[in-house]
Amino acid sequence: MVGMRRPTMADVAREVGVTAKTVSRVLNDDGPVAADTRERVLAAVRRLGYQPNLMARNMRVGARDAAIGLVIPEMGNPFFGTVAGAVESAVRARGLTLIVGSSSETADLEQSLIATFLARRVSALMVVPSATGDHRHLRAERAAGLPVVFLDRPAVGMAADQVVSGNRDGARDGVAHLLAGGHRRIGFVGDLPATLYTRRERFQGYRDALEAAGVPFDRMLVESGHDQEAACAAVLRLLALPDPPTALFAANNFASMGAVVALARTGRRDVALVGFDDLTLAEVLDPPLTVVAQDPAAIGAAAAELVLSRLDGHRSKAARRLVIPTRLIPRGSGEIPPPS
Amino acid sequence: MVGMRRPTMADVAREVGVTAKTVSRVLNDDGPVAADTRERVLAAVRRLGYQPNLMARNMRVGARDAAIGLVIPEMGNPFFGTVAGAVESAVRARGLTLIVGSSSETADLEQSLIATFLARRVSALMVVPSATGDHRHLRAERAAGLPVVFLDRPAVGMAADQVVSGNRDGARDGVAHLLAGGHRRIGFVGDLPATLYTRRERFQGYRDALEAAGVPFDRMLVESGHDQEAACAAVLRLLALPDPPTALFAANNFASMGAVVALARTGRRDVALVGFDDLTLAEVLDPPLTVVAQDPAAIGAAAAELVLSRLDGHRSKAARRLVIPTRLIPRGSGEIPPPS
DNA sequence: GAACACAATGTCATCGTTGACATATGTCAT
DNA sequence: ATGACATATGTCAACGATGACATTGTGTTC
Repeated sequence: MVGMRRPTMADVAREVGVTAKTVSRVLNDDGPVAADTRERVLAAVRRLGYQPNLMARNMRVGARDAAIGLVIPEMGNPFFGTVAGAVESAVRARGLTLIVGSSSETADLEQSLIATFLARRVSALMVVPSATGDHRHLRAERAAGLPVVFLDRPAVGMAADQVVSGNRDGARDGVAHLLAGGHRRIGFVGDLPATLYTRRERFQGYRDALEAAGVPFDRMLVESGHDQEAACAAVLRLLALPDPPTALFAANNFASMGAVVALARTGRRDVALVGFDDLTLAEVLDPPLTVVAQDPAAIGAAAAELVLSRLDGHRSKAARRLVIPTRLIPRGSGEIPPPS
Repeated sequence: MVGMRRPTMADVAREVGVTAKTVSRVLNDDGPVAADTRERVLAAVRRLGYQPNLMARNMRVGARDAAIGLVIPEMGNPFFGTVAGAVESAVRARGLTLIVGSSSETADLEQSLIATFLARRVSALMVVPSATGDHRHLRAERAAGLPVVFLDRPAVGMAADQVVSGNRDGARDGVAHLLAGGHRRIGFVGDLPATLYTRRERFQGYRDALEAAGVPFDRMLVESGHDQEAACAAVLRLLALPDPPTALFAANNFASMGAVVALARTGRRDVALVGFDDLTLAEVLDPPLTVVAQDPAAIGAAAAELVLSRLDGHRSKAARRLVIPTRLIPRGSGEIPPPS
């Protein structure tokens, strides 16, 4: 019983008294088949519980696996999970299967995942590049016609289709919201390293907003941390300044959480806060957290679109770049006025 | 340039002046090869940028794809995302690739995903069964030696290895925590339909705790909702009862959120609350949310273990069942005393 | 009624790799 | 010198499917 061989097309064919090719024709609706034969083949397929072997099929047909490979940093992160989910449903609608791997933000793992995907001859490659990776090695693949798309961050060392959030505009909007509320001293809490693409972009957006409002930039108001605790400490440092900020812009998820914790611990309900990236419980917080929300599902869907269009024959050598806009969601924390 | 053929073993062999078989031997460390030949082969491999075709290899070698298929309800849900991440790293350590699909909790999608995976001849199948699905059709696969493991919920219609959370014990612990704090009227907020496995188990745990404490069960204290809003409304109904609960047990994630919202809206800071399943921001809430935390990473890892042991030849026909314990994390909301 | 179109099926090679077995050369003990 | 044996490589078929082309039979056309 264990390891019983699966029926193949040949088995079905023998059962019916035809050749494998005829079975293939029935199952693929390819070429003419007598109605009667078709019936008998289908009956035999059911009787034997035959299932076509996609591995063999893919190998013969395209020399390409009907799968696309996706590399994300973390599966447990709902942002990337949602991206992956959107990609999956988009490609599944086209009969493609999604193969996912997580890189844990390390260049090595990312590299080895990509190698595995290439070895499997995936039809396309979608990558959220790790901060430290180099993607030069993918140039040849792309040149050879493999669709390559980068998500959320641009790749280092090569041009390719990419989909990113409107980080700079989003950050500008968030900070502008605080400025519109009357704030003039707005702290920036970002992640580390400061060279991270998203961090750089959001920081630029912060400066854009200040400049547009004619508010001078003060480097004392910029702090960083690489996790929630560090972000919390960073906020505490800002609040302890001689001329402290009256509002905060948290440039990412855990910076937001760190800021919320810091404000809660110090009991400061007079400091406005806008966070970049939405949180499940944002509206349940006290005060409810105003955020600049990204749209991970749209990012995934757009990236899948780029891939599919390439698979459909879009051949322009130029890299296309899509920017998915963010959306400001005022909930309360960003609408706290500055002390008069 | 576009669609340029990839080099095959034969290409490498020609380059070196040997046969494909020799190249195969070098790359698989299989059989004796002269040191000199090996060098030249490896050099040619690098020169041509040759990468073995895993599709062809898998097909020849095992008639099994070196991949395992995983079906989860939602990728964007961090619980399942974390499960998937744990599975992935466990199987990758064994040279296997993870193929994921999300069923959106619908039996149809789940079915079609499983069919795709089977057609790809995955080496094993891991499924978080959708509530409405029937898995009888997998019996034959399991009988034929395909490792099948169910996660988070047992399957309907067939016995197979499975890994679930300690739902009943966890719920009992959570409710016992409230009872230990002196509460006697404890509301239960669950999901719908009430036939859902996890809901049933947690409800049992709730009753277990009441019984152990000698507190009579009151069906008036049981409410349900199928999303956060509904759960919020359910809690409001409970609080409006003539003899209202002094504490609440929220049997899942969105029930917890609904309860938090309800308590916030009504300004009731005197009602204790314990939620099942942890939330990212739980500790930032006011009061910080006491939860019964599950361990999705452990669930994924354990399930992967079961699969790998089967692949290693574990052949017992009996279904193995692992229960991953939960952990009570007191943070404040569960420690509010009943009004005296 | 010869020529032809089309339907229904079969034959064979092939995708890229590896298992089973064969061959050629050299080494060593008898 | 002669097996016996190990080393280094080659040959061929096979995994399961399909593409290109061949072969039959049947009805249509002028």
